[in-house]
Amino acid sequence: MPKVSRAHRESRRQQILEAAITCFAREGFHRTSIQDIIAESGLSAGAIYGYFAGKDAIVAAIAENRHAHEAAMLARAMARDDLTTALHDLAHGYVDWLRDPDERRRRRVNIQLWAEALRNPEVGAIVQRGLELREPITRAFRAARRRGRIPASLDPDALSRAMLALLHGFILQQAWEPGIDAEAFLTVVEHVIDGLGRGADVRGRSQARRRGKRS
Amino acid sequence: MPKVSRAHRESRRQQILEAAITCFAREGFHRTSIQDIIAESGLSAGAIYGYFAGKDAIVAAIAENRHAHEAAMLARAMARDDLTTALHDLAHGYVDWLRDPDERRRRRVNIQLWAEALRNPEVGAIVQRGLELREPITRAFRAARRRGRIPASLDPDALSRAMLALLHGFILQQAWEPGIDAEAFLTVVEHVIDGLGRGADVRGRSQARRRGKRS
Amino acid sequence: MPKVSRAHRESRRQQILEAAITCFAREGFHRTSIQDIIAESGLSAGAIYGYFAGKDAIVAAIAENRHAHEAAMLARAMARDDLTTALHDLAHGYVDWLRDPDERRRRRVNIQLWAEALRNPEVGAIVQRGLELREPITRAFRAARRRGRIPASLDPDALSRAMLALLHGFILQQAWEPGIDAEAFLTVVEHVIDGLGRGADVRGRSQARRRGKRS
Amino acid sequence: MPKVSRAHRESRRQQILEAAITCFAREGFHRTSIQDIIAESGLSAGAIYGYFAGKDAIVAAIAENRHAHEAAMLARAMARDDLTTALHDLAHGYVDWLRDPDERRRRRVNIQLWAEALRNPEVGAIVQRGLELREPITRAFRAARRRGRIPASLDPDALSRAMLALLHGFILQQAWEPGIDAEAFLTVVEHVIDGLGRGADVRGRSQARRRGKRS
DNA sequence: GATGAATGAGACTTCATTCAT
DNA sequence: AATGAATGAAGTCTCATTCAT
Repeated sequence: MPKVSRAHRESRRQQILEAAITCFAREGFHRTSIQDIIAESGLSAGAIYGYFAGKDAIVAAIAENRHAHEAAMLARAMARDDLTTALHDLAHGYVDWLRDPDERRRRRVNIQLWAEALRNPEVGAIVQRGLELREPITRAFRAARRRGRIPASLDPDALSRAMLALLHGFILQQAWEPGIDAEAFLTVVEHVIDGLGRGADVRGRSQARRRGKRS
Repeated sequence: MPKVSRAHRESRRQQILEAAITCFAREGFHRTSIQDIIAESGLSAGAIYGYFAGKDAIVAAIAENRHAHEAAMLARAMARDDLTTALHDLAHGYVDWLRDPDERRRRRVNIQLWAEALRNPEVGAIVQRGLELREPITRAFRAARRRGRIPASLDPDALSRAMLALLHGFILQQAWEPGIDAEAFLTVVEHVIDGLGRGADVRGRSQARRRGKRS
Repeated sequence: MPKVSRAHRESRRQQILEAAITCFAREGFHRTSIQDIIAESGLSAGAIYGYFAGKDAIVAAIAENRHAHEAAMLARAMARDDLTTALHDLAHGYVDWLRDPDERRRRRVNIQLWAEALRNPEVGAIVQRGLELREPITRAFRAARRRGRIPASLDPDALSRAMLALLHGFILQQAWEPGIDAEAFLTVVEHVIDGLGRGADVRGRSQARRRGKRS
Repeated sequence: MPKVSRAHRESRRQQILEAAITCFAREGFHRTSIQDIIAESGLSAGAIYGYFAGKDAIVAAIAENRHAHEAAMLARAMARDDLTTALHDLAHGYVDWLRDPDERRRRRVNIQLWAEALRNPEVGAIVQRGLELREPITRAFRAARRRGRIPASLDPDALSRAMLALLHGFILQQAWEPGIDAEAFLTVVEHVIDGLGRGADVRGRSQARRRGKRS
């Protein structure tokens, strides 16, 4: 039925999304008209609508791409056995990402998606799914706490939230001040990660050990 | 009804800004039409334009208010002598703020301002000035490091960035998931704050003192 | 009944009209808002409406002033006994008027009134009355023709039209090119006036010559 | 219905301009809203803006058309070898034009353009270029004066101005009083044209002298 | 499948006028 | 009488989307 191959369709789709990202990074979602995307992509109005139902669908598709990217980054990091190593990997992954000049453009779009998520239910759902990627981290913290490597006073969910908050917060700062020193920030994050276990002995290594023996 | 007092003018201004915040929180800047603000405020189109040059001016005025609010919150915290106490205060201040149901509405607008700052130079400048509020924290970290209370490996600027990132990141999360447990997050943040000095004594109080002498 | 003297009212009226002329000369009728006139006059909106029913009434009042001015200029010229002298006087009057720098501003408004007359019946009526001022000239031409000083082939009405056309046409040119040489134009107009009698011999040179000798 | 021919585009453009002229002749530029032109043209708002950037661009395009028309009329007349014949042709051309009932509508627009030229620089430039069309006439007068057929006291530039002024002035009168007798006016204009050479004997030329003796 | 001209609702903004003070 | 804030209809223009070719 399709006169063009699936590969061709997919490449056209990407062409449109790339053009849209360029426009969105430059002017924001709402200041970008479909005409702008048409001009940037080199396609025609009709062609765009052959691939996407409308502007919102393009925004959703970009959000989806971003989500897939984050999921992959996280999966890579979480493949590590050790929580601390995994968190370091994750932090490094983010900082490498922050350095990529092409990704910088995309991150401007990310921040807009964060705002868009507040109103657009479709984007909201995708951001929500992005937040669920925290789950493996939370589970790892929970395990670490059970093993007494994290103080019992710290909520595993709150811990993974804090990790994500640090990274999101820095993404904002870098978008606002592109020249900032990611390396120095990374050092602080690593210091924070390494310090999370501090005080874990207070409520008892022994207890944790006992728990550990049981399991 | 001409010849109104300055107080009256100011109250009208606030009336418009409040209406705008309500609309922006509900639908976002760009999905909110001036007509929506008119309807919400109970004023007429012409009246709005007597107070603001246009939608962008309203957005900028809101950004300005937000900035003033943050500056006040920071100034309150930074009045403390001790850095750790100040940071705890700051974190508590943010969390109290996060709890205020009326402020919740406003924070949704804040996040939109963060995105808007990327494209609207006027809003960008205001966000920029917000970032400069970090300066007293950075200075406090610098002083603490000099006194050996913070490891020399940690950059004061990066430290204050990390503090801000944690808070900004959490604001995002709370906007996306209004029901999350701010208390548990606060506990983690306090743990992180308390742990920042870790390692400073290992490598030595004495060492720090020596460094101090050298410089 | 009036709390202010009639003289005061009249001076206020003129103040408004002057401000309006300034605005109209600068931006045209339609690009000038009542607010502009308010600002230029230094009065308040309410005050303006105490003197004029609206913008159209201001325009009509200005047209009326212009008409009175032209009528006076014409009456002055037509006081002359001799047609040729009268026409010379009239032409000189116009050219003097063209030289007055303050009148230059007003003439820009005149041209707009010419256009406005096509659509605004009130202004149209005033312009119409301006055209009726041609009547004494037409009568003078008719008399001159009867006396054989103008060829019988020339219609007195058309002659007075031609005189007016020359002057109106030059007003246009001067408005478009403020630097043009009015003197040289006047010379041509005088030459044309003096030549109108050429060929009048058909219906009686002798009679004309006799009269000519007398003058 | 995409991919339309150039001819189709051009016809649409003319359709819009015709509708605009109808509206402008009826109500004037400023009392005509874009909606009026839309209704008159039978197109949609968006379509109009696909052809013209806005109302001013439509006005400018009309001015451009008018200019082309005048240029053509002048070129036709100036093709004549003899100045007097050329001027007669020109006058006849104008008067024929004045008679055309469809052109009558357009002339109302012309007068508005004259006023508009005072404030709208784009229209001003086009009117300016219209005035430059006088140049061939001026040159012809200069040549005639050199040959002694025009008195040396008359400035060629002022002479061509006077010709134009007569015609412009009459256009005004005809717009204000549509019923006036163009024929009678034409007779006067021809009389004036024929009389321009009168008095040329001052600077000599036997031919000129002979004419001079007769009068 | 692709094209891009056309649609028309709706966005922002202005401004003549009113009227409470 | 004077003021000038407020009104709200009306103006200009944009833009997501459709559909004849």
